[in-house]
Amino acid sequence: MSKPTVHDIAREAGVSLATVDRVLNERAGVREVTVKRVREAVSRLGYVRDISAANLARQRRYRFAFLLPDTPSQFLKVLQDAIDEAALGLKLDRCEIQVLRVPVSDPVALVNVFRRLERIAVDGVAVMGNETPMMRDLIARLKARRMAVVALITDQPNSERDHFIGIDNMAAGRTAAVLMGRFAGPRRGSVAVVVNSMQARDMVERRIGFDQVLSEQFPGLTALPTVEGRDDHEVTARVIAQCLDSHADVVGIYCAGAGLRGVSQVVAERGLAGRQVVVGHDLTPHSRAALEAGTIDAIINQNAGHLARSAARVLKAQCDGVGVIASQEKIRIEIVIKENLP
Amino acid sequence: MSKPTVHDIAREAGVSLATVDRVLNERAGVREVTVKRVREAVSRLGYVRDISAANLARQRRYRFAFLLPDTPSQFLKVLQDAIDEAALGLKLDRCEIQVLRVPVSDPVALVNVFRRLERIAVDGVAVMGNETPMMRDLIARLKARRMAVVALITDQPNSERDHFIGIDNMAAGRTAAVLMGRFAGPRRGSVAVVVNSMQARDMVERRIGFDQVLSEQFPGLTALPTVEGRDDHEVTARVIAQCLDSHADVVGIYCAGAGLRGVSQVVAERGLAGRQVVVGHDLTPHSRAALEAGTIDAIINQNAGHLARSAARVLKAQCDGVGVIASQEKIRIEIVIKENLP
DNA sequence: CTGAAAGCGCTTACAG
DNA sequence: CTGAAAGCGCTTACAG
Repeated sequence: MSKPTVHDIAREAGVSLATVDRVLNERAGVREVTVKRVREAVSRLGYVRDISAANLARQRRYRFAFLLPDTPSQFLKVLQDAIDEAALGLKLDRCEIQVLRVPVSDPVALVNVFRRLERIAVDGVAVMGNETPMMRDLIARLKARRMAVVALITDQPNSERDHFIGIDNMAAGRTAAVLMGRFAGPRRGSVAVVVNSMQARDMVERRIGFDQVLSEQFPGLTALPTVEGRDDHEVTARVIAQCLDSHADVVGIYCAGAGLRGVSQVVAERGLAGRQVVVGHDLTPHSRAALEAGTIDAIINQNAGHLARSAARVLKAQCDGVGVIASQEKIRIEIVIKENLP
Repeated sequence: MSKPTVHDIAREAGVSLATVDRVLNERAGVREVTVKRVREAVSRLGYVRDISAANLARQRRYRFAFLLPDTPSQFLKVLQDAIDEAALGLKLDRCEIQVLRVPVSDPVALVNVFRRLERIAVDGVAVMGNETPMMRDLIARLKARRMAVVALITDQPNSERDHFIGIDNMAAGRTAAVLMGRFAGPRRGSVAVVVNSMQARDMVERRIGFDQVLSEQFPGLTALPTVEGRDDHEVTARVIAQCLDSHADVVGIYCAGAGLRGVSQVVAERGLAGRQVVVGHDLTPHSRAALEAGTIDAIINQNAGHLARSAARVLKAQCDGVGVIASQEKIRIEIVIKENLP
């Protein structure tokens, strides 16, 4: 016999469809004995519920919001595009996704966003932003309203978020260091390290991983004190230029945050392509061009399309109360060089 | 007004549901004028059909078969597991997937497989195997029966397959060469190259890409003539050992096919870890362990889970006559080192 | 606490 | 060539 349906369960348990439905959806107001009879019928027949039929019947729509920082960055643009593209495909699965660019470090703005999400009755939220008390508070409010919440790219480990969608940044830093060390070959000297801000947990983690591997495996290389590019390619260009001016023995640059464009600009201007090893993060139109031009040697990337789809899938699974395929939701630390550019 | 349904179209066009359905599904037997009226209503209201409701109504099930070679290889095991895992998740989407391990180079076996696929009324087939006349013939038969067909991992470019799910092997070879050259640092010498068989197109392509980059970018390194490991780690170990014995200046080994386990075994036995640069393909339990042990330096991988899910999604899209998200179906050339192991 | 009936958006025989 | 009615597998008011 083929897949059992609610009708089969009803017959087998000697109850009506409505009662089967109540038990399946764990609604109150059913006698213990009845619940048990239905449960037994379910397991005896090996019933599994057809979620798309259920969604059709209840006209279920999933409304998700993605909260991204309103800072200008090419990667955020890439990510936003990826979310929009994923949203198109997910429409068929009754998911409506909207992206909100918000000033994530402004408490007032965050409260307004929360009000808005509440008003439009969102089912799930993916939040990206630094770990701050405001953010933790926002997540707590969302969870209090029973929304599904995932942290995107930057984890919010001490919050009530249901999942984290992103990479292990320590491992990413370690990976960057191996590429730096091996690509540098026999050269000895120092390595410049630029991040957005040492306030951000991911930057700190990348730096720690990077330092670990450099000191363990490449004793000929010394990482210089971190300089901060403040998410801005002009600032990044300036601090990196200063760094190169004050250290004659720099053989490589690790750009752990945004602003990679500033780095490649300095490298190009000074004719350092192929002489400095440059390792950065995040594939964007700029970093792709820089890889092709040879001003950057390798990019550590997290696939924007994968991030977007994974966040949506996990939010949906959370809403449905079902599990996910762990391996599919694991965001990979991609290594991209000119030759394997997608 | 919210999403229009078939009812809205029927009312707007002044016809019945059945007629709307006929037009939407392009069935014959509707007057040209009627077709036009319905089409106009569709575009006027911006109707898009709810595929899951349609599938529910027609009790549509998708039956897919994956044909994998019956040769023993760890990567095939990994792939088979990935397919089984994907199948579990796709059950919810009414997809039933079965994997058939077949002697793909045996014409008689292939004909039998075809008969079987025909008998169980499969909707789509993913085939993996060398490009042979038999294979091309099999694909032609499948297409003649209106099945969707994708080539998996190894393309069948001169066949009628609908899509190719796999990587650009030339680019993969180029990527391997960059890793080889950069990891070798200042060392000069020769590089051993082992493949399954030079009859296989992917092996030839990888070798070409590898040679291109080596001669363009790393003049200090010379690739030795290809040796064949015949998909067997013992044979691979033997031919690599011979290669090392007869060439004193080998600084690296590129294993473009299966049998990487044989390479890492020789490297381990001879205490060459860290002295020879070893680059191979495909992440398996063995190659993972070898990366961790340091007997292999880098793996070029194609994600098995991604291959499996992508093949299924593309087959389904083909059956439904809809498009796919190109970026999601592009199989990436992954670079895996110890530090970014998933 | 439980059930009969209608409905979600689409498709399918069957009749005409 | 076209339509009325029943049905896919589930859920939801409404009655009792």
